[in-house]
Amino acid sequence: MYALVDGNNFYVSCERVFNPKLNGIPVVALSNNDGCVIARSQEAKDLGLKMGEPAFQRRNFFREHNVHVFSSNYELYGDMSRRMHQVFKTFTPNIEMYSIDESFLDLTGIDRLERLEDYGAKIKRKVFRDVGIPVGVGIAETKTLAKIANHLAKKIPQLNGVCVLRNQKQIDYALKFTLIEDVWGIGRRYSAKLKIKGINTAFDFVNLPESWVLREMTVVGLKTYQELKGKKRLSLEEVRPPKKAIATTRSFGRKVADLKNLETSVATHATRCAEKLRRQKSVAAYVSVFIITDKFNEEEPQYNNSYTISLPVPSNSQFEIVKYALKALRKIYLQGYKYKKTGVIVTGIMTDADIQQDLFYEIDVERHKRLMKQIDALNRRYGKDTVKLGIMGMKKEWKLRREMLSRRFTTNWDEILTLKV
DNA sequence: TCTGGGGTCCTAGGACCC
DNA sequence: TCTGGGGTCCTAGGACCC
Repeated sequence: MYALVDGNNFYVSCERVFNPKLNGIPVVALSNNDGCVIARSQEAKDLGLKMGEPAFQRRNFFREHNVHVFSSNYELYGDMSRRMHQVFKTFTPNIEMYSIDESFLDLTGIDRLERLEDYGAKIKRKVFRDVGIPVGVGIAETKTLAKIANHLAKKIPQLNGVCVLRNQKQIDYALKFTLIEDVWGIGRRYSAKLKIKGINTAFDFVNLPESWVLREMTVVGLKTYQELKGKKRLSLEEVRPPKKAIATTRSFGRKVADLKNLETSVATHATRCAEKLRRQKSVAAYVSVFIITDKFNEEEPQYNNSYTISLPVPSNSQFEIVKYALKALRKIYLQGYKYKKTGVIVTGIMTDADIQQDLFYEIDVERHKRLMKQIDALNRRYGKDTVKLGIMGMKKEWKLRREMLSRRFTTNWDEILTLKV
């Protein structure tokens, strides 16, 4: 059996841990740049706030209904996520961290020792006691059914946040209860298509002929179908395979027209990509850069373009990645547009042991490696960007808007929670 | 004024090879 | 009149996830 454990309204719950006054009132967390609503407390959901809504359209609404709004604080959320993981590890070593707020736990053999309902409740209690985050627990034989169980755990109050699907009767009930668009693996497109066919619930879906599912939804849809029927098609991925693509992209707080400012942003993103590559001990063979104007503003002239450069030697050196990213930027930059967003994406990723030296290109790979190691060490010790390239700029005119940011309570001594006596 | 960011997998079709 | 057969690799686009 697998358990899917996930944090309720995770980002909002993280904020509440350090600010209990937020309990019982509507709270939302926004995406980067204070753009969209991406986490909502139950009270905020009850007010009709939708996932992904642009925040600026709701500014008055927030004020009128006393909604507490937070800029996203990924340093805090990431650390709370690590803490949850530590608690899971006290239950089983076999864990897949699926996302920042969700993990699959392998519960093989547990049911011989105790009731799974009790075990799930124990996990829930311990996470809340040790980390302060309320979670839901769904337990079933396949990952997709565990997702369904988790969904029920949240929707049916009598379950107290823990739902086990053991026999076919329970599974059928759960499948009938679950709308097709709420099934893991079935998104907007497929659910629209299925609804036209009269398929409205997960139960309707599993009663379709297998051949139809394969033909219309490819082998991916077939996996979902079989998992819902209790056949294991997805296994626990305890070790994250190295990423095949790494992207760093950001919208600007204020639009940018000049090349100079675009360069500082692209250099910053390229630096982050190089850092991410080094963290997973990889090198990349290609660097792509894209720039785009504000697609929502129909009055302004629109332009978007991207360019990919193949590196002479695959690299994770900040100097190399930045150099070629800037080269790519200059290929596509056009004057006369107000840009909204830039991004750097590195691909052709391989482990750094596999680098093929280029005969005609002299770059001292070993020297770069040593230098990057020192830079990483300094930045780890003294803080991000203590050592950086000049092109990244000193003050950033285009930096993110984060006007309602909470403190980094758990990762920064200067921002630790203070108590008034 | 204001609308996020970061990933994965699969398929079809074209280029190319012998 | 008639124009093979069997592959691989790459890319763009579409689907999905949080």
